[in-house]
Parts: sequence; C-alpha cells; structure tokens
Amino acid sequence: MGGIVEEISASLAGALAGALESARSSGAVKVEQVPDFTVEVPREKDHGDFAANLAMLLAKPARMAPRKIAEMLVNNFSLTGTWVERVEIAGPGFINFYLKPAWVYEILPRIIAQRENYGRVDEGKGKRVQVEFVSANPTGLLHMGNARGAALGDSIASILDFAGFSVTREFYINDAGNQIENFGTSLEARYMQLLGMDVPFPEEGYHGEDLIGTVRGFVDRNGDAYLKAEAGERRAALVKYALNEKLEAIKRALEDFGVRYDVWFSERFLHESGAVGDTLKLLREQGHIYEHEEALWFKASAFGAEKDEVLVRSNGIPTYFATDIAYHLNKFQRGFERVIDIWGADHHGHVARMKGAVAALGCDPEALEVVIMQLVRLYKGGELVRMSKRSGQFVTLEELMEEVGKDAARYFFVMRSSDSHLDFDLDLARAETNENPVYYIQYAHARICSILRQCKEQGGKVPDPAEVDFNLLQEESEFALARKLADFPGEVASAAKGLAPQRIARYAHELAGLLHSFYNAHRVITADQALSGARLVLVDATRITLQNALHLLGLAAPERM
RNA sequence: GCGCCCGUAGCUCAGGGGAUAGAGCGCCGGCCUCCGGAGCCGGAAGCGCAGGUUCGAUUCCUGCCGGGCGCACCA
Repeated sequence: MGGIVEEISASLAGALAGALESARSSGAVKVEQVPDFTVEVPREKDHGDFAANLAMLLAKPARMAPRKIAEMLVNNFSLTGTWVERVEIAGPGFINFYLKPAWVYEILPRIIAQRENYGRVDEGKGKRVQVEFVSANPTGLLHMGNARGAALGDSIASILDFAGFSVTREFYINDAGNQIENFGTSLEARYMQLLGMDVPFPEEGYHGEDLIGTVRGFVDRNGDAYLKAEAGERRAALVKYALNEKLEAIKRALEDFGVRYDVWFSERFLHESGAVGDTLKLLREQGHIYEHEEALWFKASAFGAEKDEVLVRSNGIPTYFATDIAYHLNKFQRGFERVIDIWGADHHGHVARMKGAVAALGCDPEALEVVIMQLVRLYKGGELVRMSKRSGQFVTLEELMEEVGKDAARYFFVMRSSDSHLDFDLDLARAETNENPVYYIQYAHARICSILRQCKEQGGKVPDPAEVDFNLLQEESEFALARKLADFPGEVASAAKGLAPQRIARYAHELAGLLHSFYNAHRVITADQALSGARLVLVDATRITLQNALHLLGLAAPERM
C-alpha cells in the first residue's frame, strides 16, 4: 500500500544516505550523523521530479560549502536500477532528480487493479478511533453549524477509514439534564396554550416554531388528558414524545445528508447506569475534587485549565461537564485509542478542562483530539441571519439541502479548513448553483463516463493495462494527469494526518481541472487503436480516482448530469 | 483584561522552513462542422506591521494592529 511517489522518494532517500556513507568512509565528508533530510517534490517543474535538501543540512556539521557536498554525494550516487535520468545540483545546494517520464505511468495499472481501493494507505494500522460529531440537542432541528459539523465529521471519519484506521462514528444524544427540564417547561407552555389557556412562555425556553407543531401532534393523540395530570407527569409525557420525534427527524436529516452513525449514545444511560456517580467517585478518590460553597469542584487548574470547574451544583445536580467526563471515560473504556470530538468554536473553552479531566482519570490527554470548527455565518439577502434555537430563527439542514442540494452543501462545508470562518451566502449558493465547484468535479466524472459509454457503443472497451504501451502518452497534459493521479495516496495520508478533508476537496478539484484540460486538447477515441487504448486506461484511472475522492467527501459520482 | 482561532489577489479562501506563493468568483481578450461549452486557452492583481531564530521565513517565535469566539453552580 502507499503511493508510487512515496516509494520513489523513499528509495532516493535511501540511495542518498548510501552515497553519504561511501563519501564518509572515503573520508571525503566528515560528519557524525546523517541529518533528518527530505526528498520532496519541488513546487517548480524546472527543479526536477524530486529534490533533496541533504547537502544544505550537511553544510554546517561538515563545514563545507553545500554545493560542494552535493557534488560529492552525486558522485557517489548510482543511477542504475532507478528511474533517475539525470541529477542536477541547483540553487543553494539542492540535489534535483529528473526521472524518465514513464515512471508516472506505472501508476495506471495499479489504479485499474485497485479500483475503489486506490488511495488506501495504512497510516492507521487498524488503530481504533472514534469520531463523535454533531451531537445536537434533540430539542429542535439541525442548523447550519450542525450541518458543517456533519459534513466535516463524516468526511474525517471516511478519510481515517481510508487511511487504515478502524473508525466508529458516534452521536451523543443530550437527552438528560438541565436543558431537558427547560425543554419540558417549554413544551408544557405550548401544550397549555394550544388548549386555550393563557399561560406565559418561559423566557429562557425553546422558542422554535417547530415545537408548536410537535405539541400539536401530541394533542392530536392525547387531547387534554394531561391537562389535569400532575405537572411532573405531564412534562415527562411531553418530553418523551417530543424527544422521540425530534431525534427521528435528526436521524432522517442526517441520513439524507449521507451521514450514517455506528452508535447513538444516550446521555441518560450515563445517569441511569451510575456511570456519572462512579466517575465522580473515581475523581474524588484521586483527590481531584474539593467542596466550595456547597458545590463540588474539579481541580481543572491543576491540569492546565484556566480555572476550576463545578461538577455538582449546590442543589445536588451534576453539571453537563460532570456527565461529559463520564462519557469520555466510557469512550476510553470501550477501547478507543484515539477519541476525536468535533466541536463548534463556541465550545473551545471546554477543551482544556476536558483534556484535564481525561488526564485526571489516568487516560492520555493526547488521545483526545478536539477539532474546533469556526462558526458558520449565514447570509440571506445580504444580511446576517442570526441562528439560535432559543430565538427560533435558523435555517435547517433540510432547508439547506432543498436550496442548494446535498452535494453542493457538503462540498461547501468541507472545502475550507475547519478553523476558518464560513460565510454561507444562501442567495449566492442558490443563484450560482451551476458555478459551484462540486459540479465542476462531478462533470469531469460524468464526462469520462460518457467517453466510456461511447467506446462501448462502438464495440470497444478499456484494454487490459498489461497490453498497453504507455510510452504512447507523450502529451504534456497526459503526463500531468497521470502525475496527479499518483499523488492521491499521499493526499489521503496528509488529509488523515491533519484531519483535513479540505485537502481532498482541493485535490479533486485540481484533478478535474487536469482532466478537462486534457479533454479539450486531445481526443480519447481515435482511429489510432494503440493510442486510444492507452488514453482509455488513463481516463478510466482518472474516473476511479475522482470517484474515490468524491466518496471520501460523501459526494455522488454521477455517470450523467 | 485573559485564553483560543484567523489576517494571503477586488471578493471568498487554499497552501506552507526552501529556489518563480495557488484556486474559484469578478474583470479583460480568445476557442467547438470534433468523445457532453456545466468545458478550454491567455491577461492584470497578493503573504496586516515590526523585530527574532535560520544557510534560507509568507510558513516557526515575540510584540503590535485588525476581526471572530470563549472566560456561568448554561450546554
């Protein structure tokens, strides 16, 4: 597994290290250690296919001019058995390797053979990793921030899976605690109001319009049966009904968005199973808890946080933080080696104390990674739309999908880094649907499919790569396309390492661009059968790679548009 | 005030210790008798400011300026 680019880079590095060895044993260069050098693909084409910085790093320890060292290394470097055509010393002391162009075409048979697995790498070595994302309160519908979290989390999970990790996608259901109490009083007020009573709506309640519809459904079923019931019983019935309805709506919306979870984890379970109490006990035994003004505090400041935090209020009710600690302990108890949380920027203050709590429980705080995503700002009619469940003003995930489509929305959310703000101009997204980059990529895929259909109609087929002469691919745009295909495994590895789906988004866009350029310059199906065969393999390999990249982002790879 | 994130082209954003910093939109000028013009080709235009580390800084560090978000016995 891994890419041809990585293989060649590694073998060149090995050969250079060997060259340094022989230069050393002959006494030409005097250094104690081989420095940590790199063999990379230079940005400039004119600087070769690969370039090494070894000579520059040796300059100081060897007390020699870098170009002089480079010369010595090159003299001790054997070209036999490699793709290297020539070596050049350039600039301040770079060693630039120029390869026989055919090296790039080695990738094509591999792609055809690996199909939907092309691009898989083994960064993870099967390590178990959990990605928890969205985890929206089941008290309303999903908004734009949740949508970004969904697109990000799902793509990160897919990329990690492709990079060799064993991934679990998890949604944490906040179905207990303070907000549920609040939810209950809000529902109760709506219930009374619907039944004609003049009761005030709680100021801090959930003002969302959707709640009225939910309660109306409850009334249709139960009528005024709960009017005379005891308040606690009434609220419990309302909450049970509403939570179920909201959660189902959330599940449906996420599924329509292309997101499927492995685990839906209930907060209530943590309370009912005694996990919260056990966790508090554990912390207390370790001496990380103290009492102050009748509340129980966690010594978060002892673990690098800014200040200590309340775990149990003076009224005896544990805080959200206490429950969250129990939840994270549970995650580690389930055997995950990496635990990744995707949070909105408004929760970033929570990171240090959560890591502190993990450390206090004897787990490795490094094993908890929190991806902070900056908030989404929604613009409509040139004005900022305030999104808040309390105010009831928000655009839901469903509405977003209706307006711009699932694929466009998902691409938009992951095309930029998570720690970059996202200005989502709804009008623009709606008006310029055709200009959305996702169509550009999908169009490239559909275009190839069209060529392959054409080929089939004419009685032809994509030949077995073993029978193809790739030396016929002499055009620059052919080389550039194949070269880009070879980059895919490396891109997957970087995206996984950086939890950065935007890398895949950009890669797919660039690959599509190269396909379009090639397509406009040259015909695939021509009278020249040998050349057509080579080009068919080239575009088929492009189709496979585009499809794999699109799937990592949860986007469709349409055969027709 | 303290903490985290961000200041890159007119706009929205990628990138990142190296040798000539990219894309989309917008703007200007071209390209189909031809496998899908939802496309292609060309052009103008940029690393907030000041120090520091380094052979080399747009990238790392410090300070400043500007923007966002946090700093509850809320979640």
